[in-house]
Amino acid sequence: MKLSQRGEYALRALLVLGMNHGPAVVRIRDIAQQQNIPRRFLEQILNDLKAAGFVVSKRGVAGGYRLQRGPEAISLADIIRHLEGPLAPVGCVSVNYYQRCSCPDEGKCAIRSVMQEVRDAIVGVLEGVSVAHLCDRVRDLQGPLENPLDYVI
Amino acid sequence: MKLSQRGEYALRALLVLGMNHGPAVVRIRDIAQQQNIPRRFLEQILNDLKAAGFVVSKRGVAGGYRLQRGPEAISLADIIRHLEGPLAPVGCVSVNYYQRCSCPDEGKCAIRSVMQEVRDAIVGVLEGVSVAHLCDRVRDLQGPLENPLDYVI
DNA sequence: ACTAAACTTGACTAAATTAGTCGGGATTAT
DNA sequence: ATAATCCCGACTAATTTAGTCAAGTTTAGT
Repeated sequence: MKLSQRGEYALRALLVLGMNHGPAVVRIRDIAQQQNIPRRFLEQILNDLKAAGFVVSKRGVAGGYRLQRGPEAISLADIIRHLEGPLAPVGCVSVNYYQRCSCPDEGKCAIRSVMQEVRDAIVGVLEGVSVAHLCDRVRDLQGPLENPLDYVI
Repeated sequence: MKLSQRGEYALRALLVLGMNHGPAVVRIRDIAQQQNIPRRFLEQILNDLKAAGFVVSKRGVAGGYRLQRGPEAISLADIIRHLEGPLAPVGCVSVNYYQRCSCPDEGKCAIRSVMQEVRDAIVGVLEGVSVAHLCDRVRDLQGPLENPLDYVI
């Protein structure tokens, strides 16, 4: 699993939405500025996240985005799977995107058995972390702040 | 970490060489046939592995390749790092190929701290498995054979 | 010495992916 | 109305991936 720029931007954007979770929406422009993401590119990404059901949008003047589900209900595994495809390093050990490989006998493939372990290790971490957990980490890493709006991701 | 076709072929080739480790060399053609790898492509890959010091070659009629170091001295982490670059999912948590990312403050980045854990999980598996271990797994997975030359990877 | 079987080297290509950009349309608060 | 905002599809340039190919060099065997 390698995270593309696009994928990293998406995680950062979702984290911003997680930190500002509530009835109000956040503008693309604000997310882009705060996180140093090209605005047009972020539009594209958020659109994708919307189609996938991670966020909902509000159009018009006071428009913007917010999380569809609560931040505790979105795992990093879900997000990355949608953005980057399989978490597994090779298709033949992927549960959600399985693809047969060219080795003579998959059941007896030693490489596959190692990759299986790698996959499990990756999934183990990523399934266990939700956007809410990420928000907690942000707060832990930041420590006490004078101005609670002045946070960094 | 995503394994490319090239990377997978390289692992399979090294595993063949591991299974046949000894003073004799193995021909490209034999590896290609046994593992179902395009011969010309495999030439290129083995050449790369030779330049990187994983294998040595013998030219001429009875030529071929063998491992340079013993199979227990080559970890999958070494191989994959050489072929695919960083094992880490993002450059900013890579030990061997560190690259700064665009987030405002790396030290306080929650995403980074998760990716750190993912990296450690991947490296933990891959550093612990050598080509010799792979060979052991092949033997375990195969079980007892009538013909000890008739193995599959 | 010749020859055929091997590795060697460097260039070449076609397809896919990545990281964006761009223009203009649709919606809505004021 | 109008200005702010999201929406949508097309476009591009650079990079990576998966190979292919031709012409060399080396060496065992006769």
